[in-house]
Amino acid sequence: MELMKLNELHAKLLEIYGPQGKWWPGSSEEILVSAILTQNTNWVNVERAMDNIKRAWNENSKAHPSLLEFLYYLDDKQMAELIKPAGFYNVKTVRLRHLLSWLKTYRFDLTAIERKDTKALREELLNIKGVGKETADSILLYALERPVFVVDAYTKRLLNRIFNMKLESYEQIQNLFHLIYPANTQLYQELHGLIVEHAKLLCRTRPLCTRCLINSCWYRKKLQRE
DNA sequence: CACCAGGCCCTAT
DNA sequence: ATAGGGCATGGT
Repeated sequence: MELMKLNELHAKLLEIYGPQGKWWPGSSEEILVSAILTQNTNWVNVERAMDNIKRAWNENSKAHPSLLEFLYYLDDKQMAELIKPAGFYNVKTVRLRHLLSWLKTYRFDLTAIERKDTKALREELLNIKGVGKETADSILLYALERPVFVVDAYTKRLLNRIFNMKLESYEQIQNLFHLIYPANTQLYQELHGLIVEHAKLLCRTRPLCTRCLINSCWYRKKLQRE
């Protein structure tokens, strides 16, 4: 059994699943919100919540030009009601509020945020209660378009199962990808998206996981046949 | 019916 | 340092 090398991962996934385009949907403002809502939550439920939010905003769009500002001035009860389908709505209401309070210090102006360097922004994001490393990096990568690789549970599983790597810390894994792949926002977005899409399709069942990226994998052959 | 999902925080060792 | 529990909805 010939296993691939980590630096071939992007090319292989691209070959199997194709280009991911804009994998994380929505405007930068929407991505900031959905980054909180998606924590340990099925994306379908996140979309329901985002639809609720956008609908509520459209109905009030004259009062609040910015989606973030609109959310900021909702009370907890209204916010919880909108995001309810995404689950954990009580904690997520609090977390969103912390994120929105931080954004308010920039007057909800993302161009003001974009003037700051990536390292400083990551520190600020991590200081927000409810924003951990993955959420912070997702915001940096997809909303602010910084070349920061996002490490999620799928990435760790993939490293463990395909490459037989011991569980390593978040930063170790991130540094590994930063070393192996050039600092390119589009590349990092797509590679992370590909890993998640791959995991959604295949990594649920354990036996497949160790094989699904191998050249002789039955699933790959099946895809190629179609 | 059980288990999972694009995490994080808090607490107890 | 690190393991475990809680948070909650909807899909499979």
